[in-house]
Amino acid sequence: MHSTLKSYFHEITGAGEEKLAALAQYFVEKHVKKNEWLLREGEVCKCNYFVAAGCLRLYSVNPAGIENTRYIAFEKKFATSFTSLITGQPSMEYIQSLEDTTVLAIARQDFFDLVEREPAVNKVYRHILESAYITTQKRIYDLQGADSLHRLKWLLAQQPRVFERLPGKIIASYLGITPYTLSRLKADLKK
Amino acid sequence: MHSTLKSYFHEITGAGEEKLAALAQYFVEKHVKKNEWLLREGEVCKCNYFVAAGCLRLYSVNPAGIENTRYIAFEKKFATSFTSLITGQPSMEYIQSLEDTTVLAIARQDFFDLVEREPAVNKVYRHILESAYITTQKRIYDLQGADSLHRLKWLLAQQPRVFERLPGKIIASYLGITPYTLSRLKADLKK
DNA sequence: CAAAAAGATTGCTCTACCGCAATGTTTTAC
DNA sequence: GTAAAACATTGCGGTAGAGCAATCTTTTTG
Repeated sequence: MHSTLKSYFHEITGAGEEKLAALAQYFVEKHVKKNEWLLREGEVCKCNYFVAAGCLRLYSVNPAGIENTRYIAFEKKFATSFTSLITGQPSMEYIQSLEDTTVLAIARQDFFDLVEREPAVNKVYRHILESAYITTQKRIYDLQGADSLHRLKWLLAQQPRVFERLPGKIIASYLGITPYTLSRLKADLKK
Repeated sequence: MHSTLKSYFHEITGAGEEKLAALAQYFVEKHVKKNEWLLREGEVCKCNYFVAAGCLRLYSVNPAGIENTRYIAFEKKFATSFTSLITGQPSMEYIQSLEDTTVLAIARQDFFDLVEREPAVNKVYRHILESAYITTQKRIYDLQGADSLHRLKWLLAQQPRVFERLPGKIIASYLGITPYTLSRLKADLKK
């Protein structure tokens, strides 16, 4: 198992070297170039992906053809379409790399078997779901209640890496605005 | 334990009568009148609430004084500010009854102890978090990508109960629009 | 390194939704 | 059962952000 994943598991579960080694066999290292897809809309999600290096995003395309980005995962985060992974239904979202990326993939069935059988994996899954809950609670109130300038300032404060590493087009699709509006807001901020 | 909660646990975990009885002791029945609060902004959330009868909502008030409703829970749903319950930090949201409501409350510490100790409760918690994940994924794409008429039609299709039981003011605050706009959209739908 | 492609900026116009105000309707409370 | 309060509707005007087009800048690719 990649050392990044080991330290992630260790931090959350306190699991020892032996247990970590036993879990290692379930993960397969995979390399994806920038702008490639790990999952497309309509496909059933087959794996849970841990980002060892690089960056993934989850997004969907609405009927008008507009991309909406729901989640951006940098190093040391799991990223997958859990909705498809849990239900076994085709995904309504894409998983795309935004940089050359190394992921550690675990198959759907292996993952859920381990959630049942291995307390450490159960705990990691709980941690993922709890973190997702906390993040999305804030995100819903943000999308519902704040204007685009507030959302931009909040993202700048919370996730400055996003602005250093990703193009405005992606940031705009995360904030739920057009690249035009993002450009205008950035100009306003400089004044 | 209230029979509604028993059947909920049984459906998700398959637990037998004996186990259900053992878990029962941790839940306390509580009655709240319409428009009362179980939790206010700034308070630390102390319980997880199962709605046995009636209806709760989770909402926050933004700096402009506008209420935004994030979640509406009818019968047979757990509802709490998990963000506060998990982190132990003060809640940024309110829990309010929208009808005369009966809840079964379990204390924070009891709940998390049982999550660790009792596989049935672990499974129920996982189910709650997974359901929340699936619901909020759709909700984020909805708020980000769809206009208010689409959101209204979607809610009408998915949750018709909402329109039968709740005032337009609450529905508007759930959809992220003003009551004025909701009223106009309803008039448009009739044409 | 040069050509091409992709991304960023900005003026202009347009639209969806907001927000007040005035009026009508339903619900609540004594 | 009736008064008061809360809720709903609709006209009117205002605003945030969308979307097109033209231009400029950065990145990619051979």
